[in-house]
Amino acid sequence: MDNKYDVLKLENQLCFPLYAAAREVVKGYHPYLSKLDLTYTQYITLMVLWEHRKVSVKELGERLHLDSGTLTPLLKGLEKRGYITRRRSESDERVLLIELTEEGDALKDAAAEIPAKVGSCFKLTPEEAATLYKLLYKII
Amino acid sequence: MDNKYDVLKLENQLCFPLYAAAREVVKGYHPYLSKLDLTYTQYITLMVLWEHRKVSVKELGERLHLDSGTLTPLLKGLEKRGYITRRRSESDERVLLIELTEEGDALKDAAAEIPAKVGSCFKLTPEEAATLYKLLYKII
DNA sequence: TTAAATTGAATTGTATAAAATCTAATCTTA
DNA sequence: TAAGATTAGATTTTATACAATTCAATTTAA
Repeated sequence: MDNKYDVLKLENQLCFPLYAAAREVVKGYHPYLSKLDLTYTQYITLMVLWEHRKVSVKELGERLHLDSGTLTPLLKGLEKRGYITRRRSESDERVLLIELTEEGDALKDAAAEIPAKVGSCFKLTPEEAATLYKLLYKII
Repeated sequence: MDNKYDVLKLENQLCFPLYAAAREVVKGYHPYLSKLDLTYTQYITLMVLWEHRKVSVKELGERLHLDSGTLTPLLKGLEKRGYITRRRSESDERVLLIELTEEGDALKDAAAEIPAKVGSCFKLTPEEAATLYKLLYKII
């Protein structure tokens, strides 16, 4: 009973569950992130900075797979709130360096609580999570 | 060498590769969809309609995991382009029924070519794809 | 060495997403 | 049956995403 339109059924597509699952998980972060008044994208941006403290917009974009169209306004917002500073590199004026402030670093403690809380909502075994992780990185 | 901030590293998170992979795959559709002047969200909306022909906004939202805030403007756009009609149900005026037009249905042939083209960009074996599929639906 | 190419961000324009609120229609039930 | 609750969409607001373009700084090459 196959026909050439079967590939057009959502249930036969890998792209759709990927797209839907990603949004569900981001949504899962919302209640916890909103207490810190952070969005998911702001949160993962800060994750890079909590680990590296000072990075260029380009490096941030590479790590997050986001471009300047997304990052520029987001970073301006984080600067306005005092969590980061934005300053041009002295050795190359094209490069904008993003650096975490004390205030930005201070968010780390509250943020460190979140992954465990969200993770417990998704009932994957550690083995399943590891498998999923590997397959996703294969796509990226 | 573990510390309590290790959970805040992108590489230790499942949410991030999920989020990034989803966007990569959607981006993989872009070159093919833009030839049909469709976005990814419009495409999956049409996928539901190609299979079911006539559904309410509510059912569309449940199948796609999207709400009226996303669907309302999207559907108005598809209506304007003549691919669907929007009409209130006669038995319940709250319900808006979306129905595929001939023009909308005609897109199906070109669209049916796309999944194979995109799929070949992602080098997962059929077994890996099946595993990924199952894990993603577990999250959804 | 300077014109051309490249690079890193910013900007512009369009299309999502999702929370929150609103409105009209329908249902429930005291 | 009429008030209150619920439901289905629409609207509003805010924040992404990303393609495409622009601009200034830097690098490359003829």
